[in-house]
Amino acid sequence: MTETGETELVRRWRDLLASYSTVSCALDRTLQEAHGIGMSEFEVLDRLVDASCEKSRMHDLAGAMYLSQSALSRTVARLERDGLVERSMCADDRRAIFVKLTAVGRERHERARKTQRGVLAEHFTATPAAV
Amino acid sequence: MTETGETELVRRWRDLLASYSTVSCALDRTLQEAHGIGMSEFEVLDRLVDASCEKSRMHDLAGAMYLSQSALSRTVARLERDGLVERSMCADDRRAIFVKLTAVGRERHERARKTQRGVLAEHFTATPAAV
DNA sequence: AAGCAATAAATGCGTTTGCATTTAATGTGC
DNA sequence: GCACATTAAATGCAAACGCATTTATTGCTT
Repeated sequence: MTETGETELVRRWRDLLASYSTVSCALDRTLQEAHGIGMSEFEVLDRLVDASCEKSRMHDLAGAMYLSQSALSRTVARLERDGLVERSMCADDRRAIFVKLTAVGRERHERARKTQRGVLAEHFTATPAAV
Repeated sequence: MTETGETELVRRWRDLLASYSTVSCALDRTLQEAHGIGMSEFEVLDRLVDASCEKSRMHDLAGAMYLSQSALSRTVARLERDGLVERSMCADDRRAIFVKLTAVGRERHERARKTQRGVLAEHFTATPAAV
């Protein structure tokens, strides 16, 4: 039960806000420029690769991401439009939708991952004291 | 020079993403419900109170916040529409705009601050181990 | 089996955001 | 003093988001 002072709380919140803003902005920018995808789209691809089968139900994806159900739906729609994933029916439960990486999507992720890791390294290791 | 592993980098990023999403979502929700203002609007009011004079130039506000110049401009416009701040000319530099809290704005901030601190306390002290 | 609640995903809609541009005022070089 | 770059703020516009609703399917109760 550490008595956390009010100024300490605010300091933590502002640090969090600062870190998030800086990193997410850099990620979005860099991924967009280098690979034509946004941060949310990359996160979806990353989750699909994490799931070894690389074929996940929308609902499971939604649980692993910090996006509303509708936002995820549209993000996947954009990925499909760009040919990076495919949506398919699920025989077991016909309400559900499977999302699967395409070859192009896997390749795009492979390259984008390097970019992302680079940005993360820059922001998390560079200057521990700065910001 | 701590050699930061790739998985460690990703862990940190996901922690950051999780924390930010959780806290900002809770803040936005709670502030909106209880006081009819969003997180960005509260942050502006908070900055104005921080600046003891409570009268800041847009440009200075922008520097202290993680919002684009245009987003700040519109956020202040909403605050003005709701009667929480006033915009006024700056005699020294007629390009600049001063933003000042109104009595209503100060009062609204006073109450909203309690709400905000409560949410922060909940998320930063509650369970240090849980996410 | 029928009716009704619950669940999965998609969609309409309004809000907020960032980028690029515009408008207005200031500063600078000649 | 006059053109031209620079700076401050506002605005047009499109993208992305969340909420609420819709559509389709499944599960549950009787």
